[in-house]
Amino acid sequence: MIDIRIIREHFEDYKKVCERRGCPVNLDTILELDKSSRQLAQEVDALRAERNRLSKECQTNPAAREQVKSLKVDLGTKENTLNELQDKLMKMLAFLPNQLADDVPNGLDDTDNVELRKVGTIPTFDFPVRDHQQLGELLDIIDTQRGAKVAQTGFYYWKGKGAQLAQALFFWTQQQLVNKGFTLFMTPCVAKERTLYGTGYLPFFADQTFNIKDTELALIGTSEQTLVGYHADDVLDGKDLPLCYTAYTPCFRTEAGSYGKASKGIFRVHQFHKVEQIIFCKPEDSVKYHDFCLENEEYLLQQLGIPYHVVNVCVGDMGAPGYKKYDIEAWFAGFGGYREVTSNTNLTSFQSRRLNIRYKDGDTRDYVHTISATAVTDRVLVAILENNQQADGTVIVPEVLRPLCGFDKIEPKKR
RNA sequence: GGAAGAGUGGUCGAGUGGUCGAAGGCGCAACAUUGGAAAUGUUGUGUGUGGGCAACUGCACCGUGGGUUCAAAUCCCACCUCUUCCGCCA
Repeated sequence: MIDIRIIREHFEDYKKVCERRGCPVNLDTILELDKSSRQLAQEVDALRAERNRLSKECQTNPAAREQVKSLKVDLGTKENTLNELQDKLMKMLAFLPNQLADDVPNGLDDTDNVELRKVGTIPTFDFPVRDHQQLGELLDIIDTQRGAKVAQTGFYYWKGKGAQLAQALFFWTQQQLVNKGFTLFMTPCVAKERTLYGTGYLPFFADQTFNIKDTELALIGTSEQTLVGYHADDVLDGKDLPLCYTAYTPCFRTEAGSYGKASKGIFRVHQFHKVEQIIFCKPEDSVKYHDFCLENEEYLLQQLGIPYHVVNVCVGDMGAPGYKKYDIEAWFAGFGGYREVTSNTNLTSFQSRRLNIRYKDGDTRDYVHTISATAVTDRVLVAILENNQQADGTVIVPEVLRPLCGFDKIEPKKR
């Protein structure tokens, strides 16, 4: 949620932001609506003051009752109109995007993202490389067929050593983050509408949500929803900030309309698994902690030996709630290119306003800023499979995971 | 799932129709006292939103949403949450 004062006081600047984002919103209408609703609010307040005054008078002068009764008719209609105006205004505000950091690149889609740096050595092979789908079958560790049979296309199984490796990866990642000061959570895997709305997934990504029939609940698209929602309506103590939270959960997305080569295998699925980083901090610190989350992402990939590059996400590839976003794209040998494995967004006060998350520090009282960043997902495991493959299909396990999964390679299934 | 009870400010807790945005205690802050501190004393101490340079002041808020009434923390209805007891259960 954008602060209405930004539209009142920095109208032209904000209008440019909407234009850069390609957001078709009518700010003039919003400004007028704001003006008329504030004017009406004053009238309503004045009538209420009169009502309150007359009501007290009733104790000594019963005749005043009739005056209040007639006054209330006018007040009632004005109150209704006011509510309608305010509802309408809130609905329009809910669709407005966040402001933008100065250094967000222009552009339409991910091809316009700006590469900041490349890290790691891209592996070379003297044999034809397999993609993760082929490796998954060869090693008998990924089963998309049965995922589709039991659930639906877009769901899959990790199996055997694949599942063991996945658990090792997710556990290892959680431990690394705990070591860096994060508090680990296990969260609900469903959330109510307010939580999704508050985190900005509604109304912006409504078609991505799995709703649960006959309830007001939906499956979470990310633990960001439950971790940020955790502090809805809280006034945090400034001394406790930043709060660094992490959780490992499944993530459910309908992925409406995403098909094609880029979604081959298990790259784009309805259910994936993610360790998340969430930070609540003071507004003046959000740039710093946005970078902190990026450092963590890079550290994890480096420890796992995965080559990657970091991109500064352009305005067209960033969601409306984002102020600034870094993506890390890892190298996928089977795909033969870089593909997104993490995204790290500074949401400034966009979520905290919607969820009413504030902090208090001395005389300062303000909305916190939130940072939402991936730590690792299944895709990281996919990168490991594709990058660490040998000629016969054997996959070498990254050293840091070996103590946890208990093996150093996964070999093809014996026939 | 069944039964009973409860949700009031940072916290505890009083308050069953008006003088209640709300007693009192604790906590917190400032000042006094002290060499310094404790103890003590005095004063102050909710949030949001609007008006005003300001002093100040209008409105709203006692779990949430409706309703009754000239007037609701207080009465009525629904919902949510918590506690206790019973049942079931990973």
